[in-house]
Formats: sequence, C-alpha cells, structure tokens
Amino acid sequence: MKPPTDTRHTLTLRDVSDASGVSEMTVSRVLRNRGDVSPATREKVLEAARTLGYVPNKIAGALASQRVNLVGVVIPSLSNMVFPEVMTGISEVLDGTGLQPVVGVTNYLPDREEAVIYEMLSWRPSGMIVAGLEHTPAARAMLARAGIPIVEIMDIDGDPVDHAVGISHRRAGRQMAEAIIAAGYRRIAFLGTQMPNDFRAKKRLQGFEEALAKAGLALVDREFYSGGSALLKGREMTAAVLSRVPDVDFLYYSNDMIGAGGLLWCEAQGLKVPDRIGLAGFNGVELLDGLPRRLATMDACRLEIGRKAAEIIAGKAGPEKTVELFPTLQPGDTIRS
Amino acid sequence: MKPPTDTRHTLTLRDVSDASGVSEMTVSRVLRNRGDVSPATREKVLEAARTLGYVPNKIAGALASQRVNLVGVVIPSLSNMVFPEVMTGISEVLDGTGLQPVVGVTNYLPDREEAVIYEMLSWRPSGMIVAGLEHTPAARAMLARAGIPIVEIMDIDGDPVDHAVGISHRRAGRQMAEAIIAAGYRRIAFLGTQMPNDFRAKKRLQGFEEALAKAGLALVDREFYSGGSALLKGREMTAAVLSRVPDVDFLYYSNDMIGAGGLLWCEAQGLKVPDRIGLAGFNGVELLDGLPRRLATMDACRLEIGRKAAEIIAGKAGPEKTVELFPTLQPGDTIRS
DNA sequence: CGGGATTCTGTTAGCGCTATCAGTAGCAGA
DNA sequence: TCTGCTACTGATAGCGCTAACAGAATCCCG
Repeated sequence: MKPPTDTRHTLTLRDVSDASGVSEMTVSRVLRNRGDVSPATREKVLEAARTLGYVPNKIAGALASQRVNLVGVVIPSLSNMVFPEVMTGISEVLDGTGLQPVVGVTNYLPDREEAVIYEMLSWRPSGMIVAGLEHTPAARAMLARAGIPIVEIMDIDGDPVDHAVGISHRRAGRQMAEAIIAAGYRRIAFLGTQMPNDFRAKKRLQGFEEALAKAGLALVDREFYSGGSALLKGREMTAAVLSRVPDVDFLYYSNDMIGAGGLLWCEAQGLKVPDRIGLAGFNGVELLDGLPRRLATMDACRLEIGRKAAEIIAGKAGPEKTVELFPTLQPGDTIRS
Repeated sequence: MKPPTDTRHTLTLRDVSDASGVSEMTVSRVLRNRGDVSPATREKVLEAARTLGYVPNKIAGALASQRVNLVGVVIPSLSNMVFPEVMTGISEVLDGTGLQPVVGVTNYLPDREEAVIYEMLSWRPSGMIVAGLEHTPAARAMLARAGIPIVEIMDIDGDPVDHAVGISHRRAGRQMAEAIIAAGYRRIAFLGTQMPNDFRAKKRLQGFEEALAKAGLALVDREFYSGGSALLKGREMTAAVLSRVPDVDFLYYSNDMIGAGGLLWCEAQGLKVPDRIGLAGFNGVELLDGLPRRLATMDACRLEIGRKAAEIIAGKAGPEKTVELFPTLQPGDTIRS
C-alpha cells in the first residue's frame, strides 16, 4: 500500500486502485457495496479511500450506469410555511431509499418553472415532483416525455401529466363557505393574494363563491395584496375592508398568515370574534397554535402530500394515478358554532 | 431534415444531429451558444431540437467538460424563516451567472451534515456554501480538499475552511445585553432552543452572559424547549419563567418566533411592556412587522449573507477570506428607552 | 490574384465511472 | 482425477457529451 500521492489533481478511482493494489473495478465494487469482494480486499480498499480522502465522482458513475439517484422537486416558494412541510414529508420517505431530493424554486412564474424543469430534466433524475397542475405547454411536454415518474402535487382539480397527489381546492373553498353560511354569517368578504399564477388560491375562491351563490349570497367585498409581511398585510387589509364595509360579518382569507394578522387586528380593535365578526384562513399552519385565539382554517395535508408523492417516486405506492386527500375543517375559535 | 424518429429511447445529440443533417459537434455548439455557427445551421438545429423535444444530458456534458454549474448549499433547516431568506440572496446573485443552487438540509445533525456534504461533493459542484463553522473533522477535510471555493455562512466566530461570511453572534449577544443593561433592566432571563448543535444560538448566549458578568449581573433564570410551534412554545416558556421568577424584568429570547409568542402572552396578561418587563429576540424576521407591538431584535443580515456568499462563489468578490457583517439593533417597542 | 485571415464544420480522443463477461482459484462430490 | 460450483478479481467497452484540433469554404487587401 503506497502512501497517498499528494498531487493537486482531483482523485479518481485510479488513485485508490493504485494505493490499494487492486483493480479499479474492485474499488468500485467495494465503494458501492455491490458484488462479492473478500473482506481483506474490502478493508484494504476502504482504508486507502479513507486516507486519500477519495470522494467518488457521481457524474461519471451516473453516466456509466444510466442511473441518477436524484428526484427533482419544483415548488413556487420557500418562504411561506407550506412547502417546507411538503419537503419534510418527501425527505422522510426518500431518506431510506438512496434517492435525494433536489429543490428548484419558481416564484410562481410559469417561465421560470419551465426553465427549472428543463434544467432538472437535463440531469436525468429518477423522478420529478412538481407543484400544481398548470404549466407551460413546453414544460408539460418535457415532463410527459421524460420517461420517468412525474407527480404533480397540492392540487387535483385538473388534468395531471402522470400522477397527482393533493386536495381539491375548489371543494375546500366550497366547504368553508358552507360552514360559514351554516354558522349564520351573511355579509362575507374575501382577502387574498394578488397572484395571477396562484391557481390554487384562485380555485379556492371559485369554490367559495360557487357555494355562496348557491345560497343566494355574494361577496360583499374583496381585497388583494402582494408582497410584504403577510401578517402586516393581513392587518392592513382587514382595516381597509372594515372601513369600506363596516357591517361585514365574515372575513375569508386566502392563507393563515394574513388571517392571523387580521385576527390580531380585530382583537386589538376590541371587535367581538366570532360574534360580531368571524374569520377563517387556509393551510393549518403551526403558527396558529401560538395565537391568543385559534383561527378557523383547513389544513392542506402538506406532510401527507409530500409523503405520498415520494412514495410514488420510490415505487412504494399502488397503481392509482391520482391520490386525493381530504382536508379537515378546523373551526377554531373564530366561527360561531 | 428527417421526421422525428419516435422510438422510445431517450434522445441524444445524435438524434438531433441526424434530424438536422449536421454533426453532433455542431448541434452541441448551437445548443450551448458557443463557437461560431451560421445562422442558417443554427436555425435548422434549433428547429430539430425543438420538434424532437430534446433535453441535453448534463451528466455527459459535465463529465466531458469537467464543469458543473451547480453550487451546493448546506443548511440546517428550512422551516424557520431564516434560511429561505439566505436562499433568496443566493439565488438573486447566482441567477445571472449560469450557476444553480442545490439545497441540502441537515436538521442540525453533524453526521447528517457530513453525509450531505459528501453527497454534494460527489457531484463536483463549482462551489459550496455551508451554514456554520462547526463540522465533523471528516466533513472539514472533504471541504478543504475539494478544490473549489467554500463559503461558510452565518457565523464568523471561528476558523473557516476557506471563506466565511456572517456576523459575530458572540458580539450580537453582548450588544443586546449592553442595551438591556443600559435601559436599566437587572433581572434578566434567557429563553431559547434546546439544541446542542445550534452553535450560533449558543455563542449569542455566551456573549450575552459575558456582558452581563461584566456588569456584575447573572441570568436570573433560563428556559429551553425543543420542537413544536415556536410561537406557542414562546408563550408557554414565558409563562413558566414568570411563575418561577415573578419579579423578572427582562426576557431575552434566542429567536424572534418564541419572542413573538412571549410578547403576545405578556400583552394578553396585561403586563406593561416595556416598563414592567422588557423583551428581545433575534433575527429581525418580517413577521414582527405584523405584531401589535414591535419586538426588539437584531437582524441577522440574512439576505446580505446570501448575496455575499454567492458573489464569492461566482468570483464577483474581492480577495478577503472573511466578510464580517454588522447587525443593527432594532429596539422596537419592547425595551424602554 | 495569391497569401493569410476569417468563418464555419467535422474528426478524434477522452472525461471517470460501471456493466458485462471472462477469467482464476479453491473446494466438494463423484 | 476430473467436473461443476462458488467466490472473487480483472479486462474491455462504452455511457453522451465536449475540448482541441483539423479541414473546407469564403473573404480581404495590397
């Protein structure tokens, strides 16, 4: 066993093979734990690899074996609490499988999404998990002919490329509206993000308005925002709505953060919640547990979505193409009962 | 120009070359925008690539060119607001450069970090950005001999492998303590995470206690938590401290989320903030803007850290090995002035 | 109008690894 | 002793792409 050659070129299998006196092939086998190698040889090789500080080149390995242990995950944003939790679910399941998630962020921009998908596919991952069902035609086409499992997550109201795991946002909106109406609220306003490409928020609003219409009602006001601290925006928007429509009796927020901001504002104003005014959000974020009063919400099954999607990629799932999850309404303390 | 061959094998340069009647090399040149190609040929090739739906194989390209446009980013967690903002800074700078960040999450586990670093290095990225200065010896060694720029971020109190960009957490803790003492508080408690591997929180506490000691003071109480909703934990811990030490007059939290929880709790209890009791957190998270009263905090320069780190990787920075940033203390409304 | 530059395209030889198959021992059973 | 295994190791041939150079075609200017 020769001493480590300390030249400055990056190490290859060849260096380990030289150092341990066996063929490159045998080193490769040891390092991948594949095929039979005698314990003595194995030890010798590991020792050499360790002292050299050898790190295999997966690029070459992947090219040779036509196998890449990467799973592309394409999501719109990391800064709202929802996707990190999806990631947690994905990691949990992938952890044992040798598969590794690689995250790409699109900022809700379709062109950016297309670019990210292209970039990821060019690394020939073993699977792709993409948020949403709406993509550019080119992106859809690329995914369709990639020849790997594709899972579109979060939403099932639409036509998936391959697999889909998620909830029906339209139905979620409808359910919330029904609960609100059943609780006797009648002058209802909507407060949400001004994001042309947040299709899921849009579908929730659609479902919500459908259910209102069915009950002969319509939104008495709506208010949109974009950017900034969601909590703060929630306060501001709530103030705006209440000054425009003082007798509004329910505020439906497109997400929990602005809802929480609204709730804090109402409390500070001394408005009686949920009697004088009711509130509801969407997502079921953990943050709500810490608020003085629990905001009504609907959990989006984020962890479970991540898990199921990863199971499909890992080949641990059944043959169903679409997995629908059912969010539960958490009435909290902001809808009267 | 032949019609697309619709066999089910994945496309290669060869397919595009066949379809467009030029050599593979020329196709490669067109697709990478490198070298001179006549406009006519270029158009022909692009057309063929487009209709075939060709996606280049970066694995092969990277192996051949010995260049990988990936930057490994290793961070402990995605679920606290701090790292997403660092990511934003990184993406901002990397966006124009052709470099792409790849995120790995360690959950504050050193062994996990070592594994993630190994995995990433095996893809031969162009650079690595790693949170923190504390790593396993093996991880440090791998980074040191990877032959690529390494940037350790967030913290500069220690010995970097290569570059470091961050703030001095020890100093941050000290500064906060000095401000608190100057404001006349004397019975000070600390509330933080029970994470043996959150070295930065630990350093802040050290600095904090040093400054207290210098003023002849010591913490009157300390309370730790792990897991769960930070906001909720903040409430619970605050309640616990106040019941144990009723005359405590300042609460120093290791992060803004638990601080916010504590603040909400104090308000709900009718405790006079900041006269009866003062509060401070750490991080400067956007969320605080939405609270009824602004928590005193210290921003951690997250965006700027991300930007500077990316600039170093992209070769857009000066030669300095360590970049120290200086957080500013934001007294908010929870320290008396 | 010829030498040399310029523009464009093709040929060749790997990048560092793994799949595949071909050995070489060693050993049990006939 | 020979056959037939099993256990182990090595030689060879790519994976799909790009660097580097070589050649062909065109152009420029004195």
